[in-house]
Amino acid sequence: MIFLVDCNNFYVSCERLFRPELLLSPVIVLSNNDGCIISRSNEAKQLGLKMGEPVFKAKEIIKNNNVHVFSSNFELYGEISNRIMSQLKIFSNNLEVYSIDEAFLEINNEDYKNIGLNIVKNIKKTTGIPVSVGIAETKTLSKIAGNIAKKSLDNCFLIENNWMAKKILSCTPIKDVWGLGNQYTKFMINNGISTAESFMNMDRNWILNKLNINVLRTRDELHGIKCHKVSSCSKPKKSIRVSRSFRNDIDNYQHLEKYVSDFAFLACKKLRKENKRVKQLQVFILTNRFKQSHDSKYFGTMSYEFFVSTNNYIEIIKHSLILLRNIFKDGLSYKKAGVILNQLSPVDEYQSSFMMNNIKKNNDSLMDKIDYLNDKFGNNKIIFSSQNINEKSKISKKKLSPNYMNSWNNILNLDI
DNA sequence: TCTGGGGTCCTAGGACCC
DNA sequence: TCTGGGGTCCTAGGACCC
Repeated sequence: MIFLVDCNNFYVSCERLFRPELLLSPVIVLSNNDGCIISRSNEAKQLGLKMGEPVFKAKEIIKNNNVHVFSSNFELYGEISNRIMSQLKIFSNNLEVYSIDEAFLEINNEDYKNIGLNIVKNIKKTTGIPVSVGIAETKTLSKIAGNIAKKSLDNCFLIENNWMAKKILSCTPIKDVWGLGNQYTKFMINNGISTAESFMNMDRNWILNKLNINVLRTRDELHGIKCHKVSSCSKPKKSIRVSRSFRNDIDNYQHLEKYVSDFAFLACKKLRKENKRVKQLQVFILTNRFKQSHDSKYFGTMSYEFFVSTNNYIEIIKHSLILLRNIFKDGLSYKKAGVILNQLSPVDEYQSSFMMNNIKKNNDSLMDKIDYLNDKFGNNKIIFSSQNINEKSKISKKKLSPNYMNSWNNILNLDI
C-alpha cells in the first residue's frame, strides 16, 4: 500500500513551533514581497482567506480578525522538512520525498491503519509538526485518502478496497482529483463529468484522443492500477531556475542588469552545489501582467548554448547579460526577471574542446576559491562587480521570523 | 499602491534526413 | 503537366504539481 504523509498547513505549523501562543489563533504565511497568502491555519481558512490570494485584497479580514502574519522563511521550513523526512525513514525503506511537506511511503505490513496512526503520533512527538496520512493502493487514491484524513479526528484514513474506493469517488468532485488542474476540470465539466467516479468510467481511448497519456494514467490509478511508482532514489534535476518579482517595477536597464547578474550568480551556485554543468542558458524578463494597457505587455526570453558545458560563474553571468541586452525593450517597466539553466550534466561528463583546455583549468580553481570563501565567511562575501546582492534589496519581507534552527545568532534563548 | 518561486512532463509542429 | 512516404530530433507552449 502507498502512504501519503502530508504536513498540515506546513509553513504555519513551522512558525507556530516557536510561537506556541498562536496555536489557536488565525495565522497566515506570505509569499516573497509579502505578496500572496501561501499557507493558512485552519482558523484562517474559516475566515475565508484563500490560497494564493493577494494580501491587499484580504486586508480587511486580516485586520478585523487579528490574523497573525508571517513573511516566508524558507530556510527554516527546509530544515524542519529535513528532520521530518529523516524521521519517516524509520517506517519504510521506500520513501519518496515529493515536496517540502509531502512524502510517499510504500509499506507492506497489513496493519495499515495502525502504522498510519503511529506515523502521525511519531512525527508530532519528534518534530512538533502535525501531519495527515492517506493510505490506498495508488498514489492518486492515497491523495484522496489524505484529503479525508485531514478532516478526520485521528488524521489518518485508509481506503481498504475497490468497493470502498468506488463509494468515496462517487462523492469526490472532479476538481479534487490529483493530476486534474483548472483546465482539465473545466474540460471535464463541459463534457458532463463532475465526479471522480464518472471520470473513472470514461472510455480510455476517448481520453487518449482528446487529452493525453497523463490524464489516462490518472484515470487508471483511480481503478487501483499503479501507474506512478514510489521511487526512493532522488532523480537528478533537469533544470535550475532563479527568478524574482520586484516590489516596484524597473524600467532602468542598468538596474535590471544588476538583478540578472544576481540571479545568474545564484543559479550557478546551485548548479555547483549539485555538481553539475549547464549546456543551455535561458534568461527572461516580463512586464506586470496585472497592468491594464495592452501594448505594455511583454514577455521576452532568449537562450544561449555554450560551446562546452560550463559551471563557471564568469561565463554564466556574462552570457546572461548578453541575453538580457537582446531581449530588453526600452520604454517598458519590468516586474520580474529570471535565469534558467537547462540541459544539465554531471560535472565530469562533458564534451570538451581542444582549443580551450588551459584557460579552463585556471578558471576552475578560481571558481572553487570563490565557493570556498563564501562558504567559510558567510554568503556573498565574494561577488562580481556587476551584481547587486549586497545593496538594498527590492524584495521585501517585513514580518520575517528569526532563523531559529539555522543561525547561531537566532537560536531560541529561554530564561528558565 | 500592493498579485510568489521552482519544478516536471507531454504534444504539436517545424526542420531535417533518406 | 505532373511533385511520396517514412522517419528523427528539437523547441515552444501548455498543462500539471507543491
